[in-house]
Amino acid sequence: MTEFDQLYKALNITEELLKEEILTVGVVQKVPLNTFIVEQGKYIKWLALVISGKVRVWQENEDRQILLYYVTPIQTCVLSLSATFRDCKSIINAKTEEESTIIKIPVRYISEWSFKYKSWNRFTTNSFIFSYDDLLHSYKNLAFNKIDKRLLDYLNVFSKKNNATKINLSHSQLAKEIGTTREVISKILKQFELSGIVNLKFKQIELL
Amino acid sequence: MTEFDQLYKALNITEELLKEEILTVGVVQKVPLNTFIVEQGKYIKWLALVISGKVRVWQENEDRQILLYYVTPIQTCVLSLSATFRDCKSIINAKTEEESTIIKIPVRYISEWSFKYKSWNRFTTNSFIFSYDDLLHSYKNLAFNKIDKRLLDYLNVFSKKNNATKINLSHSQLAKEIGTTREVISKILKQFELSGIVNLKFKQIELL
DNA sequence: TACCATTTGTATCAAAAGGTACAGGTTTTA
DNA sequence: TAAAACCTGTACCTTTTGATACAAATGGTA
Repeated sequence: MTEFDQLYKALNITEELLKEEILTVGVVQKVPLNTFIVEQGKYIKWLALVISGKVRVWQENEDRQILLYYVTPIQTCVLSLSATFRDCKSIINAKTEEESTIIKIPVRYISEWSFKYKSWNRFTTNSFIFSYDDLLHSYKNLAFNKIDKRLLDYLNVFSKKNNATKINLSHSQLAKEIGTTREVISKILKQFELSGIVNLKFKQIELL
Repeated sequence: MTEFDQLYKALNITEELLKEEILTVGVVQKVPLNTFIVEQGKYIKWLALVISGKVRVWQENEDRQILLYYVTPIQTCVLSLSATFRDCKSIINAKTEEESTIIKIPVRYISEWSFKYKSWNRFTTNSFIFSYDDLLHSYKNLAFNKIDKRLLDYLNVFSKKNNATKINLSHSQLAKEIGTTREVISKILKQFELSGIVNLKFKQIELL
């Protein structure tokens, strides 16, 4: 099954014409670990659809950074998508966190197709809707929950996604994801260990 | 100029067929102050487009509530819009904060039109994009800024929107908007006054 | 005017979170 | 193997924010 077929299947694309168009203008690309796919401030020429791997999307201010979301198979980065409907200038950074395979589509087709093909319209609309939900969830989480609860949530979600109870992340990596400092994470993890919620080893947190 | 004409103009609707459809199925309604337009958990049967007035949109958890956004002329509530593409169950509350005029459209047309008419497609897409931007802005604001900065931002934005330097809001109203307690607002406003940023009177804050 | 509800000003205390500093552990790399 | 780089644990202190309590001011109204 080619990458294109995977894409058609995941997005429920049935129109033969759209399949042909994608096949004609789309480019499959293998991207190594830790490679920028999109950079803040630069113009976007391609919309990337992640077929395999994992891409981290974040924004940088003067001194701090904020994690926005991860793009996993088979999705696209909604902020790039939204840029293709406007000026195509990126307000985010996106970098692979695993070796990834993407299909790149030149931006000029994105909005055109969304009126021409029903399944593409559904894809873009759904991207907006689900991403909005996702961001809203993060927003409420930040507004209502203290850091310890947010950390525990993060660990649980991570564990579920990777289907493993052992989480191989350092305290400072976690601090970056949650948006706090390393010391706070260390402190809270120690509390968790004393409460019997986790088991701590070097660069590993085991959920009990 | 009828409410419908205002809508066509604001949304750049040029298709005569769409105009006719809107005229046929749309209902103009005057809504008094403090009236619920949408309620959390209930099904949405109409999508409301605000022609005049102001609608507050928020979400309620067990004990707390969180302000999401205001809908002002001529916009629609993006979370209702997104619901019309799905199960039509509302996850938010929306209530008029001024006497408002709305045009209601039965939900079944919303997604249908977005593929049938270019201008309607542009309207829905733009609603998603701008609302996402808006939420992202709130998210970053919450993540990066302390309450004093957030309060000052709120006052400045409010002043600009209403084109007035005098803001007639009580401290507890402000606390609700920012998501903190009345005492904190009082304290910070007092500091602002001592720094010569504002002038405080009963139920009035004057920006200097 | 006298009363009442609402609003505002503060003081005090507690909790949450961040900042700094340092000791010691582990892994990688030269 | 030695050094460098990174990771973890912890102590102490400060700032920010929230909670509670109470006094005083304001505006509306009977």
